[in-house]
Amino acid sequence: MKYTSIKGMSDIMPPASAAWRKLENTALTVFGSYGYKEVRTPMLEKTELFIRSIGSDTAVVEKEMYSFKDQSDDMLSLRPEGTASTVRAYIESGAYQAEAVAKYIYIGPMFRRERPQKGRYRQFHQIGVEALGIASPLIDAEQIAMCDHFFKELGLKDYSIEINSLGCKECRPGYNKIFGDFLTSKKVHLCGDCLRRIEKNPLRALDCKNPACIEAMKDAPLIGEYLCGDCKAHMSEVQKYLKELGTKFVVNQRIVRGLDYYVRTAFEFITTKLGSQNAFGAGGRYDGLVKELGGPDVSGVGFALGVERILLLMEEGGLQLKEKEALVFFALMGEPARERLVPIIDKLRQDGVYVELDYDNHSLKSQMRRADKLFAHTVVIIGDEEIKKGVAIVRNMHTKEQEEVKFDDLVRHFVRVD
RNA sequence: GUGGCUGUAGUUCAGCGGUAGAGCGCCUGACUGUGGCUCAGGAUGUCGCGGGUUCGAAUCCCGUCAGCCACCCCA
Repeated sequence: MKYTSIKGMSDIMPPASAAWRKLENTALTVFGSYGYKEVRTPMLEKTELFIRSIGSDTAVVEKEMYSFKDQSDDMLSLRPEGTASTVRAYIESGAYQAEAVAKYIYIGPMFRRERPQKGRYRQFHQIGVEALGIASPLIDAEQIAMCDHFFKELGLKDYSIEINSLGCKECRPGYNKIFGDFLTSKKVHLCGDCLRRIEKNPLRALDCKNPACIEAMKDAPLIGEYLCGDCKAHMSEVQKYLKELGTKFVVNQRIVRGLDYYVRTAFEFITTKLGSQNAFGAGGRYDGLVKELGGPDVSGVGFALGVERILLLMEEGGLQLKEKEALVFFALMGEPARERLVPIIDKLRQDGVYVELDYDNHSLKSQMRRADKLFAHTVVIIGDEEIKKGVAIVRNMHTKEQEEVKFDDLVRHFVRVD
């Protein structure tokens, strides 16, 4: 094939697209009842925005972004995640002046140049929310519970919720130092990746899969004991609210973040059913990011869900998102029938009835077969005889009952008028 | 970015040196204007692409592209 979609980017064709739409609508509805309003930001931003928010040393910024210089010499990047753009838009619009609290939801494609794999693509899609201007740990807990409700609504079962506190700029540096020293002391036992991590992102060593490293990490100092008073209090409040909300979770002190802006609460929705991609939703608190990007000093909490991963999980669990659309099929035989019925069909469609018809004068048998394949609940049959009599045969596909309906009554037959 | 596996009809796959096959799907038909079942016929492939070895390649070799899996990273 000469023209194909590019590596790691796929087309979403029917009937899959219907499941996507359904999933998006469900998210909009569920999150909408918690007050999240949709924002749509451009997919292209100045590269600088991502460097500033995500962090210059992160893998995403270092080697996964699609960046290029445009004709005016600006460095631009396709967004690798949604928070930076959303926060930028929040600041740029001055929304914080109108209201102290802003809750946003976004849905759309993100781009990361990684090696594609199951549940991991170069263009992938996220549904994310951001709550700006709320300091209380209640919002952290509420978002986790909200997400849990969403997944339950979709019928997902086999997952767990893990939470952790990453500390803040008061206590994290201290812990990093202690942990760094610990790593250095274990150097001889660590794998090559972890040795590199000592420089780049030491905490990553915590969830290394190398057996030797796992062994060496057994008695690693965990952040819990090194949190400052405020972070400790925040963490226990989050847990308290989660219990109030009836959301089951486990504390996993080995949760780490690939993006620099996270502080305190970090949480992940984990499954074992996606191969090595075990998280299908993740988020946390990012107080300080808004200020960092030039806005007011307000807190932020948000998460992002991987649409492809959720869909994969639903497939795995045999869960359906397709809704069968009820349609009326018009089986037309001969040109006179088409001429007479085309205006009526159009009227029905204008009234919102889903109508399909035969365009190419196929045999009645083949038209019936198609009607069946399309799950038509009713077939309207019109040939020369019916044209002569001025009536249509209306066949109920479930009961096989047929009745004659005058052309003039057809629209009324299908359209409910209140 | 690293390593491994794969690439044949719409689809799932068989064939593994002598110029292609099955199931499902699709189309047509079964007293000529009525679906889902059954039966009988039928269409469809530059065997991912490019090069090489060979009298001859879907089958062997190299490259390339794509997919999958793991690492890395992450939603």
